[in-house]
Amino acid sequence: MNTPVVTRFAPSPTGFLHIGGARTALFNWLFARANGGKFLLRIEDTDRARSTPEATEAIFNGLKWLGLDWDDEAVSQAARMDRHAEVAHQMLENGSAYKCFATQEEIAAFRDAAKAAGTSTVYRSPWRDATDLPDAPYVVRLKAPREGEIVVEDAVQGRVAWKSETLDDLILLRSDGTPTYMLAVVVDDHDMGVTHVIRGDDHLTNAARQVLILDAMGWPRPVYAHIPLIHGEDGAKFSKRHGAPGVEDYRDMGYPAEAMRNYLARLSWSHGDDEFFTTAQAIEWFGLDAISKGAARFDFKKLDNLSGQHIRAMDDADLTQLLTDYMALQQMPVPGPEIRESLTQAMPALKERAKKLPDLIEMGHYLLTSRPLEMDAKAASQIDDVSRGMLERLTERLRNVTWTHTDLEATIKAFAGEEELKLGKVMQPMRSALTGRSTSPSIFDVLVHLGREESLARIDDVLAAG
RNA sequence: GCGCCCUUCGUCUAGUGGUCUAGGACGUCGCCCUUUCACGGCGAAAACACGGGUUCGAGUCCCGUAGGGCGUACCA
Repeated sequence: MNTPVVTRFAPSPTGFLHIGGARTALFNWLFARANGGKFLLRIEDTDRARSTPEATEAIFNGLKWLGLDWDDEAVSQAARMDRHAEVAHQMLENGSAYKCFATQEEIAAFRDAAKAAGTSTVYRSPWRDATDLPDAPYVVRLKAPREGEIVVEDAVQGRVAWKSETLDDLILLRSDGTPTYMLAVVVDDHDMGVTHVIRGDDHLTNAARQVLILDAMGWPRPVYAHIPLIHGEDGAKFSKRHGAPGVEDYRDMGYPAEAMRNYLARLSWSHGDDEFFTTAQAIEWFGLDAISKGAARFDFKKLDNLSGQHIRAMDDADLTQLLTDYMALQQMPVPGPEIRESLTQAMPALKERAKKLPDLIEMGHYLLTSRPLEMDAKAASQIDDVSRGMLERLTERLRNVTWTHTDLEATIKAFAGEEELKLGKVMQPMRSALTGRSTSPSIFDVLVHLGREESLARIDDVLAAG
């Protein structure tokens, strides 16, 4: 039996949950669930100036919406500062770290000079092996190896190596005694028992330095998996410019979370030719070995298509629930039980032509409004004296027909034949009268959904207005 | 500047030395279905960044070049 898998997602609470972060969280979650392990959440709030409780809340909400439930309590990194400092002092004692008394000004001056001279900007502290220490503020630095290479075996990137001389002695504790990110991550991951570190490949270089801390403490290394970043549709880094950098934007646009998980999972990960799959399937199939190394671009067209497929695959009652939840979230009037019931009944017709939740609202508009209907401009253009006359003659027939899809269809088609009208000439004015829109599900469906009384009343309204 | 990573159709990707005249999906175009829109069906155009090797044989391995990304903080 192997050690149980423990993964984690460790965002900084400095804003919303970024789409890239969401994908990282998803991969961690998928991997944990696929292996019967734990998925932990740690808020990296040590940058007090930039961290806010609102942002933490936004991250929680984003993850919840996506359905990425985490195990145990979320850990606050800031709350663990003492523990981080403790480890730094252990390292001081075991000789893998040292006190450096160089001031920030000195170091900055060194770097400026090195840059100007075109030489290495890696700072070499003169205090590394000093024995005569002054009584002054100091920083704790890692005593990193200066020869050989540092090798990280990455589950995605493969073997990655750095020459030791290209890395400096990173700072563990600042001169005010607070821990740096580099130290905190390593200590927290170790203490939390994290076995697999799955994160963006912007951290790949950090792995080299973090591994050194691990080695210094004699702690085992986790499996690293540095996954590629997500780019915007133009290939540049995903940002506000691309319209929707946060997961809540996607929620607001009306993409079902299931579709979002499906789409996000397909960015830099694949399972053969499978494009459309459920979350359960993703869990079953997910593995680190199928993650590719190249960055992926975000493509709304494909997301839309996938989203439409998920909507069509969903259970009608569930979909109605999802839709009304969405309407509530968007501060729209929420339909009552009766309308909800008719929405569910009509759902097979509505969802045929929807990609996102708002499409369902637009398609089901005729069920959500009540008489007298307000027509939009396109719908109104279908109504004139000629079409009114036609509608009037048709209505006479409709009063006596059995109110079923087949009979309605037969009657209306026969009527169109007798009047020598193309079917569209009959249907579009009817659509205007019944739905107030120029697009809707099939008119026969609409008629059935609305029922005889309501349908005829809506048409009569239009006739009366003439 | 230095370090590291990446590079198959417009986009997401399959591909782990021969079965690749490179497969799928989205998108695009055409046809069909059709009361609009959509869905669905059929079909088409569309890619191994470039240059050297290694090998009987390279999309697959190696080295360069170009392009892109990330990092290079007493930020995370």
